[in-house]
Amino acid sequence: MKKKRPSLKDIAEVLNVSTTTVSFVLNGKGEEKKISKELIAKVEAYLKEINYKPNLVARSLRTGSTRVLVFMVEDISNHFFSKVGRIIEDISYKNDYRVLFCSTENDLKRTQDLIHLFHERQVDGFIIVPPLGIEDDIKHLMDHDTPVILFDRKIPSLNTDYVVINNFEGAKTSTKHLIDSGYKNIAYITVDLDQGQMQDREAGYRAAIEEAGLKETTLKLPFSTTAVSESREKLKNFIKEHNDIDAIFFATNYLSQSGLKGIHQIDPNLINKLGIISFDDSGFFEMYSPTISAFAQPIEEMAEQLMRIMLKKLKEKDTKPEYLTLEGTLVARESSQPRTTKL
Amino acid sequence: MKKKRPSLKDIAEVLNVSTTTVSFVLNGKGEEKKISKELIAKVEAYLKEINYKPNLVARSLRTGSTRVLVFMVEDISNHFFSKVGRIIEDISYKNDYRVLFCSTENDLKRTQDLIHLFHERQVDGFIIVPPLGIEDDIKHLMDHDTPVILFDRKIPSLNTDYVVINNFEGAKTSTKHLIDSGYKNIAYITVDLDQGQMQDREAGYRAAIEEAGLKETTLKLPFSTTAVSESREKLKNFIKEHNDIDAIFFATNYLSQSGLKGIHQIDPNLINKLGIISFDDSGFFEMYSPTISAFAQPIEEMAEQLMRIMLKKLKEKDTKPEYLTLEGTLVARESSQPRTTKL
DNA sequence: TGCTATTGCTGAATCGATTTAGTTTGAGAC
DNA sequence: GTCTCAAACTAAATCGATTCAGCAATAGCA
Repeated sequence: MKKKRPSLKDIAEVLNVSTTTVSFVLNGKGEEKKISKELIAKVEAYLKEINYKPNLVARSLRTGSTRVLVFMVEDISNHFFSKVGRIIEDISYKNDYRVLFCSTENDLKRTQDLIHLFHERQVDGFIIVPPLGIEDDIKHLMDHDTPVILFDRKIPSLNTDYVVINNFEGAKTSTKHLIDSGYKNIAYITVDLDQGQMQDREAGYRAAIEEAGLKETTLKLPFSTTAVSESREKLKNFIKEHNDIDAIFFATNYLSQSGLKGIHQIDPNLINKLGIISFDDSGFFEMYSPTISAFAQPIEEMAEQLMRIMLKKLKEKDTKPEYLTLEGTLVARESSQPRTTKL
Repeated sequence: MKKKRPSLKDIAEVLNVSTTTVSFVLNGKGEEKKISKELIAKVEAYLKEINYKPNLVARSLRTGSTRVLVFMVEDISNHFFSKVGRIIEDISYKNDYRVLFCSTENDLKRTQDLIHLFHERQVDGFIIVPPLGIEDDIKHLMDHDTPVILFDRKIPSLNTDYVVINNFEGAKTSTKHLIDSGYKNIAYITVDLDQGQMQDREAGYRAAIEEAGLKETTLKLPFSTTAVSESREKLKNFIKEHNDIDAIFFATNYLSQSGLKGIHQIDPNLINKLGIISFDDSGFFEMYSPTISAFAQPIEEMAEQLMRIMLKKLKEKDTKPEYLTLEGTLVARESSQPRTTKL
């Protein structure tokens, strides 16, 4: 029952040629290496006949390349990241690379483990949404000439390529949209993380509020993947205490999702009185009742740029790093309809 | 800038010992292999000093094992699968295995590609939610002595280990729950796939309906990840045509999610008049308004059983296959509240 | 005919680990 | 003094591919 996979050597013996010849044919280098057409045909026929699959571990050891890329994000089940991941996978496939996906959960230790795991297994490139404190590990990769592209967040101290969104403008546009719809008392709910993109979003919210001469109200919830319900209690208390707010801008889509649950728990009808907008779109938002407005990142463009840079870096080492900041778009749905139609 | 990773040979030269010695120490076999305490200490100190990381590709080539498992499901962003995946990852980690996740999207070609990709890279074991038509590829893995466990669905023609839920009882319990809540005209919405677990669920629904002497109404939607909205239109038409139905039992959680959107589109208030229950729970369901009842699979138990069997198979080849059918539990939420309180 | 070039192929080194099958040394038994 | 055995270590084979360097045979040309 147990079958040993045939090796190049086995094949060479059967065909009475050298492993070199088989290897050349296998890799389509037959012509180039001056193997006769007849022999090429014979070897190819046999390879097909036994359905030969090379041992990629051996190949990787020799070539130093695995043709595998890693896409490491905060949470791969998040709508935004999974959509980007899907496009990256498609482009990679066309270029003969495979992609492995994993979630860092924004946890430093876990991310370090994953980076080491894959680096030791010689993957060819990394696209990473970096958690705080990961600088040294990324630097380590770069020192070993492994292509790394940061995504969603940048790390100022590293001169790595990155692709991010204009968080400031996105948050400002979103806030203005609520203001334009007639909302006067807009709360901003964010997460207690010192990350640059979060600070930019907050600054965007502030700028819009100030320009309009309104009052700002901010709630920073502790970041935690475990104590979600605890965090939601805080949010509920906040909403109850600030019963004068008429709209909420959530800084991320997972905050919105948890927030919507909290709002529902306070009062199933409350959602219809509040203006809501979320940074980052989600499949959930167009299913919710009412549908939820969001500021969407340009998913396709981000994925394409990431892969363009990655493929460039894989081809030629020592390229100048590219720093890309893209613009997103507002997706207005029911939850941010003009104040007047809501009352 | 470019640093070459040190190899065992480099280390051996620096320390003036053989690579064998370094390898023994590295793998904690120093004592066993009678290396003196002093030398062990010296080697260990140096390994730590240069923060040596072995080349796992080389190790895998030699040992034939990668200490990597693959968890291949229909859609890893689905609540049910991602929860199970998470527990599997934890257990694997404790046993020094890593886990790679991927989504088959129920697509045969894609699944075959993935199986080959990982098999060529010598992963040690597979946990697979098998799409239709994958028998031969699974058989191929088994023939090469690679542990495979089926999950969520079984394939009758193969004597592989599997862990599934009792779909018949689950569907029957769910339907009965709606009946007990006073619903009289319960529609069953499922997907047009010939898979065993879907047939079992349908049979469970039928059994409950028949026992109660009610009328059955079934809609089979075409399975497709691309034409989701088209499928939803069919669903909407179905609901409009059958305006006498007072409850719906969705056969999977993604059908429910799409279905809820359709229901909302027909009439935002319709959801409050219909009894709803879904097979498979979802994080979405307790956030929706109203919260949605579901028949939940025993996530933790499934994950633990899968890993128990996997670790057993990794240890000793040629074990007798285990066939496990587990029971789930009903999670009653707002959407299936008694008919009377709804009217 | 003699010389070089080209065609067509192969032997063996190599990647970086693990592991088998030894070798050397010294202590203790007799 | 010799023999045995354990302790402490190592040389070399091995996994399965890729690839460098080179060989034999034929062709081409003067």
